[in-house]
Amino acid sequence: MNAKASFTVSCQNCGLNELCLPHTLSVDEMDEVDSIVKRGKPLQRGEYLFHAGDDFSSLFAVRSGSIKVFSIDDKGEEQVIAFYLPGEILGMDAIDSARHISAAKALETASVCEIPYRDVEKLSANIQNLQVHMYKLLSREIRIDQELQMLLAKKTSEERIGAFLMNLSMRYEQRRLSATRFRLPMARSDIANYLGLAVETVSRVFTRLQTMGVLKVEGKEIEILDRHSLCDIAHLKTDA
Amino acid sequence: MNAKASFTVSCQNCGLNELCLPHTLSVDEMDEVDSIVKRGKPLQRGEYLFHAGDDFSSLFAVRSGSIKVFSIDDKGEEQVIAFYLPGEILGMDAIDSARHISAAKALETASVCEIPYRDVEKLSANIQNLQVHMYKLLSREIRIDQELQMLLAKKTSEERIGAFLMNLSMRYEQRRLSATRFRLPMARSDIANYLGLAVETVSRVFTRLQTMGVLKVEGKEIEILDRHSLCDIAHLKTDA
DNA sequence: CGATTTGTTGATCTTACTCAATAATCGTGG
DNA sequence: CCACGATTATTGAGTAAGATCAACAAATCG
Repeated sequence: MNAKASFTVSCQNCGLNELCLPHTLSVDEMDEVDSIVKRGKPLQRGEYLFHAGDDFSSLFAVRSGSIKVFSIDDKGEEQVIAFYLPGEILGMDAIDSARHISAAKALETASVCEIPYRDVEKLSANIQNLQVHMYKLLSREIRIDQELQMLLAKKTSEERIGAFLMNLSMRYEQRRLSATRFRLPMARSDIANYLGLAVETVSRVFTRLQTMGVLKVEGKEIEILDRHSLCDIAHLKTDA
Repeated sequence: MNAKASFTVSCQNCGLNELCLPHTLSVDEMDEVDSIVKRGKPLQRGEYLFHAGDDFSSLFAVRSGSIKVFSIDDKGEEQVIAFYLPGEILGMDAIDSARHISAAKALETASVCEIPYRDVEKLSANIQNLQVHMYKLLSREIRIDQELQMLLAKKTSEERIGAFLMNLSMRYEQRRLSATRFRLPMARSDIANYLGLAVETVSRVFTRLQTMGVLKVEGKEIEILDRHSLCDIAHLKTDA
């Protein structure tokens, strides 16, 4: 019971369920991990968590709100790399070079916990399960990036949007939020940029999916009316 | 001197310079790492290192030759995820799920070392520097994947091919091989698949780059005649 | 050396981009 | 709270980059 309580506290305070999966750490270990996490001040919409070129010193766990990670290409164009939702961890791409190549910006009011990386290194050297978990976290990020690669290399605009919405849906569901009704925290232009499409194409596909009765779109509010069809459109193995 | 000698041995025997960067591990630690690495039997062209769905148990270091990693999509289409050259490590995407989602196949006769993952976990818990290095390795893979994402999301066919060739060139250079003359170990169809293009487009861009005098293409033999122009075409910040 | 696979080139077609105009939404200050 | 300007989203028309289809050439392999 004590263990359960501690886990719940971790979860609710800083989205650490991602960093500390249930049952892998003891209560004491969990407390140790908790102790290195700094409660972050809330970010306002548009505020930066870090900029490209900044020294890397911490990972960040999103507690609430959402964060856009992007870099700027040679022509000064923004390149959206990822969106992070509550419970997710960002910054892992900067470990190798010890420098952020991309920037992170709040898409809406957001609260973020800072996890000093030196402490993660130190602690994970002592807590075997934390090390194992860190390897998995990093590995998962690789797999997610590879899936996006495949999306960008081969899929049509409809498949991209379908897969994107299903992906958001599943991530919200994991966080015990509605899988069928949610608010898109990002602008159409961010979605387009992320999926390698033009804004107009995103708009058109939304309209088309709505006409097909698969989706209800009201600005940023999304309702998935036909999860099964959306999966088909996205050509996902996974199904509702 | 002893240290140097040991490092050299590690390097030459199994491409472990990737796993064990110089100066981060002591001679003894290096020996320990060496001891867990299994010399692999050589693979023939077309042979599999692992299949999609296989249990994950090891990382692999390419000693010689080259390996193609790919998965099969819903329609049975191959999706090339990455090419691995001598000195590079593959398999890291499978740590999280403990199962390979993609397959790895030799593009030519190749020699590969097997690094049992359980041993990596155990050893890196004791050798802090190895843990630090593993984090970096995983983080680097994330960054590489993100760069490919950006390529696929925004770049033209010419930029993709240019960046692809420059990328190979730099990787060969790192391995002290010629940066300007090399043999493409993969088929045009693999390049096309990897870059999200049609085979015909790859062919045409090669021809065009040759006409421009940037490249000399003779089947799989490539000579970069004008590194600077190729960088420009690829829109890379990095330059010859 | 012939068969099969792999690569090149040409002609046509399609998807998604660009440009342009309009509509809706958001944020701010009166 | 409403009005205004600014940003963001939608829709339409025309265009272009790259895909597809098809034929042929070259390399590879048994």
